[in-house]
Amino acid sequence: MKKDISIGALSSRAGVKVPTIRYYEEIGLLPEPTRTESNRRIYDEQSVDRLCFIRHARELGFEIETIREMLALADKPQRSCARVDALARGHLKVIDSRIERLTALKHEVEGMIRSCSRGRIAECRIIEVLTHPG
Amino acid sequence: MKKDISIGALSSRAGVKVPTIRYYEEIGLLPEPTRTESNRRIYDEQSVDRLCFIRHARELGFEIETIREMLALADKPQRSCARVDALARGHLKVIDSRIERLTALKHEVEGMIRSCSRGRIAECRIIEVLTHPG
DNA sequence: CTTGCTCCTCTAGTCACTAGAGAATGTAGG
DNA sequence: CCTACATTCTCTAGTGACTAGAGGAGCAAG
Repeated sequence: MKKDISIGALSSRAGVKVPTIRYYEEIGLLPEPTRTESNRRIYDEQSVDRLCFIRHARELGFEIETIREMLALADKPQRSCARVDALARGHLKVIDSRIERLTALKHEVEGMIRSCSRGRIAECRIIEVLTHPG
Repeated sequence: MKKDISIGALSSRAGVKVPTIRYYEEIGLLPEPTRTESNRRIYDEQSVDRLCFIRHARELGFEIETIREMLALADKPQRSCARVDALARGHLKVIDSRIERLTALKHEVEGMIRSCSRGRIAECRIIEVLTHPG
């Protein structure tokens, strides 16, 4: 017998707020769970996994529609790996470019702090750095 | 004599859509530009730079309020060095944590791609990797 | 002059949540 | 068993940062 999980328990175990879970259900990202006699949602271990997956994918910056696609592919994984691979590769490019530009900005702010500690801000180049990066 | 730039030209040069430019003006991120006799907005080269900066900062995930502060910080570099230093250090922390998180995410995605070497469908572990990463 | 592009303002819609009201149901202490 | 409080329910509305569309006016080219 598998134990029932309330929406609150699911929330804390997956690290996703209760209203967000209901929102995911509303948009069809999570299936409608069975309910108790008194109309409360009951989940199982699989729901925790699915929701954890969604949370991590969101943290990675994947959009809901992409996650929806990945979940669909995961449900029948024949021939789906290449597609997921492509999705991930596309996102990796975005992440790399962000890291690059952030690092440039970091150096510039560090430079500002250094000149500030010497009692003068000769020239603020923050805007320049971000205006025409790379 | 500096040449006038229409909102459409500014849009394509900065890579920011026309309604977004008007939105930025509305929330005070861009100053209200002068207008032609027929009420059309006219910008200059400096507007292009400022807007480019905003676009890149947004792409890096900075919130509008943070960008507003950074612009202010860049505008008055001469006085109150201590305050500028504090602001800069604060921003540096944010930038550092952002780089850190992005780098972690990058490794996760790279791990996903490695686990998902094409042609070996049985070995696709992307969903698993994202469900319980680390 | 007329066709079509750009611009104006305004309202409303989008995404991915987030917050709050008000009611019912579940749980723990006394 | 009663009471107090927590959790859940549905519903509506708000957020940030845009985005799209209506309806109208100006401008430039053929």
